[in-house]
Amino acid sequence: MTATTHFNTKERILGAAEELFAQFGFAGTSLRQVTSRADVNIAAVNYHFGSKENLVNEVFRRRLDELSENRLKALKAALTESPGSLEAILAAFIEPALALTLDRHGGSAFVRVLARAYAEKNDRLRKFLSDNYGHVLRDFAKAIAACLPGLGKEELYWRLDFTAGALTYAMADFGLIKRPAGVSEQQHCERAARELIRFAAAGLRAV
Amino acid sequence: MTATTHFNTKERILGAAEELFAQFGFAGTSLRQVTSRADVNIAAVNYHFGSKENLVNEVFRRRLDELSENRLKALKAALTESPGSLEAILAAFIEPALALTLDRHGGSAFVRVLARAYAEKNDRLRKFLSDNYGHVLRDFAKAIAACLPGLGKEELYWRLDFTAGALTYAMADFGLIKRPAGVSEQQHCERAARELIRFAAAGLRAV
DNA sequence: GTCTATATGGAGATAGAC
DNA sequence: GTCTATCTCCATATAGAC
Repeated sequence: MTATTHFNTKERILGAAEELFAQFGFAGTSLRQVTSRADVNIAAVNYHFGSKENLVNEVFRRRLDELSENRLKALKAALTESPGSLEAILAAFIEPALALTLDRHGGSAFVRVLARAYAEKNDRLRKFLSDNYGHVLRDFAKAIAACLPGLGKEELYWRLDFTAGALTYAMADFGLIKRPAGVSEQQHCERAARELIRFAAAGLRAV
Repeated sequence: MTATTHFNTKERILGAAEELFAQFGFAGTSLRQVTSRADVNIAAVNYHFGSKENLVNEVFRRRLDELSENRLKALKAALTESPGSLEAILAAFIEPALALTLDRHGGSAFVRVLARAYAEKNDRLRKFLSDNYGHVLRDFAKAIAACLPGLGKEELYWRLDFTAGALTYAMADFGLIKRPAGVSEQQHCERAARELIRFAAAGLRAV
């Protein structure tokens, strides 16, 4: 990232789109809202991205390339430093997303965009995400399975799904309504991550 | 419900809207799509519902009035028949939604619409749901809290939130991708409910 | 690369005949 | 209650000057 990245037309469009997608959804956001918030001309979106669908994909790509890499690095570290620890694996998944939320460059909206994507049944978007980032989820699933040798394949499958739901929606709400007065954003998120890890680990281990 | 209910213009609009909202979201569905699928005239929506926003609200009201009543009845039964059982409380919440999914009158789409609502940050919709159905969630929260006397207030709060995320998203996917061949819809849903209850109960009880 | 201007279509909503 | 016809506005996308 160069020092001027956030002043590029392209980056400004991506940032504005991310915030609006988080708030209004993909269909609920018009390119006019995006270009107006980014303070660029309406024609700039089609010049730089070709179509609205491609803009959506690029909003994901900008963050997910890095997030996926960070998650896989953290997973690798967890598997060598804390072998057999379910909590360490869950932390490797959650903490990079947390870092994004606390990032000064507007990453907090992106976590909510991810939650939106989870609710979307749009096949094209799902295929884009699955093709490009599905391997990350598969690596985590394998690592978690290895921690729970007694668990049947079907049960594991269900529980991973529940865990994904809890993680996605909890993370999406990290920066939102629930922070009590006198608690900093950072403290609040760290608390949420800790609680989430305990909850999911217990659920995955349920007898 | 009369025998002709499903052939009324109003009911046909509500049914079509429910299915389309589940698939494309609220903003992603046009009233033209709705009236086309319901096979009624485009002007009928405004005649019967006044506006798109009000149509959305009525789609919720049609199912939530009955679902809420069933959930509260089941909660009352659980508290008297199985006092102190966390699993019974969770079942009282989940099983009426499950019955909707298995219902022959198209209730399965509605569970996905509920999941959409959870992702929406639309304040007007949230206020409508909170004003009309918030008391149901509060009653369940109280009953769950009573089962977990050792748990701090904040921790309880977090865990209820995670539980809601897992429930909502798991239920939304009940009828979708994951059913293996040779397993009936009903068996699949019952299995999901059982697993979900175990997962959530363990997470809520986590040490 | 960025602008103005515009093409083309679809959105929600309503008026008024039947 | 239901229809046709239409209003008004806004959507995505593009053409072509600068």
